[in-house]
Amino acid sequence: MVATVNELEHAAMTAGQRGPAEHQRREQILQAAGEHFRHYGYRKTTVADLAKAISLSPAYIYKFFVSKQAIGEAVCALCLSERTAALEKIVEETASPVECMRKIYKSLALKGAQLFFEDRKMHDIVTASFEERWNNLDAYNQALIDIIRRVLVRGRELGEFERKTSLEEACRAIHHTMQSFFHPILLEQNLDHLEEDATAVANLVLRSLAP
Amino acid sequence: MVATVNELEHAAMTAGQRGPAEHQRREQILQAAGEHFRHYGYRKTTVADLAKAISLSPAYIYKFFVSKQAIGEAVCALCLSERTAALEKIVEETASPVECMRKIYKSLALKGAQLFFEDRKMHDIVTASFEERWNNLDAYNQALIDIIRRVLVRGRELGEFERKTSLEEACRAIHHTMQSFFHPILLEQNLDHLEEDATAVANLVLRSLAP
DNA sequence: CGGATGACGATTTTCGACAGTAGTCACAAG
DNA sequence: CTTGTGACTACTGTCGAAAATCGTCATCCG
Repeated sequence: MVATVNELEHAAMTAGQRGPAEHQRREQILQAAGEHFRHYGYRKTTVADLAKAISLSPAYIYKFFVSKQAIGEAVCALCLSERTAALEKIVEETASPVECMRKIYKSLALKGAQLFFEDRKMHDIVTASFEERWNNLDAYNQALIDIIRRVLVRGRELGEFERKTSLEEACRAIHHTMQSFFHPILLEQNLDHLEEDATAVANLVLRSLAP
Repeated sequence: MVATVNELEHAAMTAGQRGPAEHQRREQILQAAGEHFRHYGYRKTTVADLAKAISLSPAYIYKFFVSKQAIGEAVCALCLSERTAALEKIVEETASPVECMRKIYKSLALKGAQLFFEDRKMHDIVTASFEERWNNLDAYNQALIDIIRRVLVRGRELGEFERKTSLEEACRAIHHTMQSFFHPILLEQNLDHLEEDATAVANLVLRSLAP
């Protein structure tokens, strides 16, 4: 059986979760966690804080998540899925794969910088998830690679991209070239020249994809 | 006045240093630091340890380095300059710029993994220097970009590479694509597929450079 | 003047006692 | 059977005091 990307995404978003899915309490926990993490940071909010926020005992939280980190991962996954959603939208709305590719780099850089400047606490959580390799990462990277793959396939079909290179190798390689713009640590270190660098790398990749 | 790369490298390697250059004591300090950092790690070795190792008072160390971190930076620069030296050698000995480029990616991945597996403590120091943006980094990145530029220029002269793209933009972009293989944090996260990924990215870049 | 140091102030680190937090479990209530 | 909790353990973080470390400076010596 082959898992679709949405399945993978869902699997990783729900990894570390337990108990009844689609439960009202789960949503409440997630929402409270989102707010508290954003406001006070991951470290400084306790499970008891979340429980109090929705008038519950801390113990009950653990009926839905195996650990505090699992809550963090879910919140992280939610945050990152906003980014991939933006990319999905770009892919859907942009006719030219070449243009699409450029927009993807730009969007990654933009959203990354945005999170850093306007939502620092959440950025810090995402950073932690990258540094400590939380479970939400595989799904995110897989989602990115899948988006790349779709653009590549379409570009090849439309004759805008070359077709000789192995599709999967190209996907992995392109994914690597994007790390400077979505990996929070690298992003932080490149904030000054983010946009021009994103453009430069996008151009490089596009020259490489030219038929 | 234009600074050459060696001047830049030297400038950054000696930033944070003071007192008489080319001094015997400086060499001794550096050597002792290299050994102690490798053995006990940066944090756990005190400048008193270094002083004792060469039978000196701690105070005298500060005649040569402005801080302990400055010693760390110098050791780091030394370690990283071994890598760029290996790349320089490759550039000199490899006739074909295409082949040269491939070897550069491979060498970076190899040396990076080597440091990680065989010299973990030193790898940790380099990691710290990247995380905390020590002064040795600019020189290292500049050295890398300069090596890339030389390969690019030669490739263009020999007709192996295209000539339309701005040289500097191409250099910066290629430098970005290498980060996965020389940035210690990324390297650590990619250890499993390092070699094949390095090859894949090298191939991508080379397709992009094709005339 | 270059080589070298001890004494000193200012941070940092360490450590042990203690408080707070993460996470489990048996069990209660509807 | 689902919703929910109090009581409990083990671990992690915190705090103040003591020790160690960083880094400076006045000074010594040849």
